[in-house]
Amino acid sequence: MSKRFTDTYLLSLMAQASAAISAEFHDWLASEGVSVADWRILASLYPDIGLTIGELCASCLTKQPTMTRMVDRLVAQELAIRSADRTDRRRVEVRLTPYGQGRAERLINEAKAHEARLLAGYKPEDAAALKALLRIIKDRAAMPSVSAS
Amino acid sequence: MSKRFTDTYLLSLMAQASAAISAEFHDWLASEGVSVADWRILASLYPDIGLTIGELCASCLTKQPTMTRMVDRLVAQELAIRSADRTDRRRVEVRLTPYGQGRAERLINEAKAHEARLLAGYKPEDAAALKALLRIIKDRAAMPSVSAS
DNA sequence: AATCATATAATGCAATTTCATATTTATGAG
DNA sequence: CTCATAAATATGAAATTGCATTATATGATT
Repeated sequence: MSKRFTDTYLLSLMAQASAAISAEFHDWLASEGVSVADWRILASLYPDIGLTIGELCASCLTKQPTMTRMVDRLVAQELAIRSADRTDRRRVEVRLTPYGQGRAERLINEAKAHEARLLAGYKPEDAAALKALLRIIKDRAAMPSVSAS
Repeated sequence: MSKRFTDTYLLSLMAQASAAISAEFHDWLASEGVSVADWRILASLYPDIGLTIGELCASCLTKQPTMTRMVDRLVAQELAIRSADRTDRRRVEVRLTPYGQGRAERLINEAKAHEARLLAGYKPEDAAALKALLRIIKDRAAMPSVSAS
């Protein structure tokens, strides 16, 4: 029985697993009129974190010109503000406005509730182990040792 | 020490881990002039699998109108062909041309070599366990039990 | 200090993606 | 058999994305 390549290829499996586990919440976001892109920025800046365009790119998985424009849109909606970094004026620091914080908080609460439902029925240490594994992959972009039960 | 939300949120960690582990290969694809979107279709159809537009959407993680147009482009490049399904003429079956197969084969060989490098140093059973875990997440869109070492 | 190399973000523009909807074919109820 | 509904794909129009480049700031070297 020959499996298809994409059913055994690590990168495909990661991307598909990520999409599958996110689909439900992303649908909920859409029903609220919030794009995944905007959600990622709001979540990255909550509660009151200042990040540069470059840092937001890494956190939200988009290219720099895209991020500049996404921030433009958030600023236009008064959800975020830009301010110049004093020590390095090439950098732009992005922060949430109070209005943006409120918006982000609602979404984050829903995200936490959704995650709790996803993880319900699994032992806390199993969930923690999976997160630790994902953090290792994300930080090293390489493979750790695992065992699944 | 309070971690940021996106450093502990399962969906963020999955997406970031997926992006991180794929980055190197995606860069290589770009250097070859191949988009990730095209790569996913070619890999899904290789070696000679006929898939409908809808099946390709699921496999390649894009919306249906996008897939219709991506297939348009592959067909224009003579990498793939469309043919109507005889039993259900609403459906369109997409297949690689021989030329497309050759192109796909080269990319898949590189993908396999890259995956082997990623997994080098890890026990085969660990890699298999991770893949099994990802398959479960992707198929159930829910969480299995895990332990990491 | 002047110059060159590098880092960071913004912008013009072309390509891609997607939403909303249309089109075509299939299926089921009466 | 006909009509209503659903399913699969295509298409028009608008929004988003990203490449290539530019603008500006910093740092290093002489």
